[in-house]
Amino acid sequence: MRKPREASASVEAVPQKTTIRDVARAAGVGIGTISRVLNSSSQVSRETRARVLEAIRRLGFRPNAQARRILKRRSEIVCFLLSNRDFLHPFHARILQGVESYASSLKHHVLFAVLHYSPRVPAEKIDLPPVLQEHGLIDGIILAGTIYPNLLRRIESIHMPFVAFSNNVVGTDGEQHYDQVGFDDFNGTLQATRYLIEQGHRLIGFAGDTSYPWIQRRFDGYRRAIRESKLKSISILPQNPDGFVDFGRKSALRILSRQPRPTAVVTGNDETAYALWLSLRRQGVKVPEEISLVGFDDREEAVLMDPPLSTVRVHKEEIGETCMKMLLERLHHPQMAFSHRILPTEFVVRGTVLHL
Amino acid sequence: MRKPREASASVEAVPQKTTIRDVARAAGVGIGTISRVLNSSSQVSRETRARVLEAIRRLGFRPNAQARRILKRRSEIVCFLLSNRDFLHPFHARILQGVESYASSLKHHVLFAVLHYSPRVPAEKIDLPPVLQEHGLIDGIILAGTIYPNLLRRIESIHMPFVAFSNNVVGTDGEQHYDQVGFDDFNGTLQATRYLIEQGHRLIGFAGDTSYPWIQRRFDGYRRAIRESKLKSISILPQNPDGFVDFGRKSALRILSRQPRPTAVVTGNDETAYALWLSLRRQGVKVPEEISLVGFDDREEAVLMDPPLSTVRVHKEEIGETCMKMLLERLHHPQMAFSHRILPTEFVVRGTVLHL
DNA sequence: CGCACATCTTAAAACAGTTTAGCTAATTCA
DNA sequence: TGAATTAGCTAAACTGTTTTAAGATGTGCG
Repeated sequence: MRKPREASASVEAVPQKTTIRDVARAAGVGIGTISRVLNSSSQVSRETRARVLEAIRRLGFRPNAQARRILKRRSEIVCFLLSNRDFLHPFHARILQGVESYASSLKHHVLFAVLHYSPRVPAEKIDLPPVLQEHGLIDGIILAGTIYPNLLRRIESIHMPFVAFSNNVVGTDGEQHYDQVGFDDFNGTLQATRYLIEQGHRLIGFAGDTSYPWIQRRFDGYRRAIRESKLKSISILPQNPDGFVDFGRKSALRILSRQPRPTAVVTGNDETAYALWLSLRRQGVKVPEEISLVGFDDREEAVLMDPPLSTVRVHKEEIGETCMKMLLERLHHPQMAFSHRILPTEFVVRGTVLHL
Repeated sequence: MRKPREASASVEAVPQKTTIRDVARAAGVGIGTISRVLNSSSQVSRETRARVLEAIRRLGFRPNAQARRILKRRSEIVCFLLSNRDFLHPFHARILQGVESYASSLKHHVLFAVLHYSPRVPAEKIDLPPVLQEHGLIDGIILAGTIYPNLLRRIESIHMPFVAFSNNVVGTDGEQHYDQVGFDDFNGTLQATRYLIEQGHRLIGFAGDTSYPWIQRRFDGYRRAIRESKLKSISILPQNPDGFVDFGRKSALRILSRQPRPTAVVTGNDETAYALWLSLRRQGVKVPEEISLVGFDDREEAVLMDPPLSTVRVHKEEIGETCMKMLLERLHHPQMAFSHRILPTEFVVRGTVLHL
């Protein structure tokens, strides 16, 4: 009855795997019983189960995941979509890791996909990667990278549950039509700046490109701390920087030319702090003896600096885990109200802050 | 006839998607015709095809990927397995990117999975991630991270096509029972060292932990270049380093205490070069004025150094692409002989080498 | 003994597609 | 004109699983 599959198999050589029917025949039971042994452990007698398990072992049977997923109507695969990043930065890499780690602990899988799009193109023109075009392959999406409103609308249009890493969302103010996970930019610099003030600093500058909304929020945190203590804020926002090394150079010059000179600088992120550190050293200005420095993000570079950088640590794996957790909640409770979870940051004291 | 699916749908709210049968009904044709329109474009008349496409568009039909895959016996998903890495380094992140980029250009998908295992545990005891346990979910594996013989045997035992990133394979000598892609450690340092010699250096040291086979190969390349020019090799291999910062500190001391002092140092990788650079600066030794330095890998840190590091560039994305390409070849030609593709490296001249 | 009931088990339907055998109608050719 | 071929399509079989309805078997109780 069975048609010889050799014809196609000899070319493609897809190894003919044992199916549930082979196992059923070998164990002398119906196919439904095999399925029940594999899944719900109820409704199968002790000795039948033993016989079935033995047959499974002997034939080396592994159920076909795809077939199972059709019925389940759930693939237990989620997509980690990295948008508009030249490459997978360590920052996002660690978020991905958090996603993977939580997902795999719950027997879920993570598909990695990349998307490049222009913020100015209309939503419907955004060409999503094939994974998202398909139907039935993935259950939901975790959105990381820079997220503009048009991408959000595009993703919404395919009616697939998703969670966005919120810190790099740009240009949508306060709308809340989707799930988000992020960390606390504002309180991060607030704490960092307060720490500087506690250490006796009174002239504290902020260097960062506030055209990015997340840097703007960090700037706001800095200003809050400054205002709390009735100090004067000193913002260093160089014009048209050409990459962050250039930004560091220009910032350094502006800081040094200032009278009176600040004793400490809060930076928008670790990259800026690093660039500043290099430039200051070049000018013969010692960190932290002459100028204290704090960063934000706690990237790998932070501990590589000399002295290692005091910075605001972001728990990147935890962000990934929370994204995954939230996506699963959404999948199980589609009607649930949208939420925005903001995870706390942590100020890490290392070597770049001097106690005055 | 059809059972009301509301019962379960109201709870899980899986959106009821249109199936191929709905489209067939709407277009007034058989379901096989829809399938034929979607796949092989033959055997369908012009006007029928138009009617079907119109119905597909109107109903917003997207074929279920899982169902299709059962029949195709190919999922077009590959797994990128990162083994024994604390986190996804930028190095491997870029390989992953290369894999993703090539895969998605061919409408394939990439699953990201992580594995931690002990090199000493017997192969059959290695607990593979769930993706690899399942059958039918992925077509093949790209193995990255540190690969010991037991992992190789374990992967072979599940009879799934795979390609290994070979540079971090440890402890298997010359066996060739699987596909590999790597880059050329030996020629990388060979070129770098030759370059130093061309620039007039005659006392050139090598600093690196040769207990790693890949660093050993780089050391061999260095020695070849040294021997070619009848120079004397100077190896700096500090004992029991505690992390690479410590390695850098110890190496710096050993270099400086040496009489006569080397004018240039070839390092095992960029991390070591960075650590050395920091330590030398601390000792007041100027790079490259007093000592020239070359690295290996061309990590992000390389351009962050001051002056930026001259190093051996590894084309990480290309490695990823080649892995993916090779895996696809393997999938289409299972009987093909195993091969080991070694990609060339490129010496990048930046600022840390002085012309004598 | 017969009935109700619980416990296993099986056959069949379902899932959402692909593939093939076979049918109809149109076309080609002697 | 009639037979052979071809194009275009449909219905049915198939993929490998889960789920359900129904059947078989065994047990407790009046």
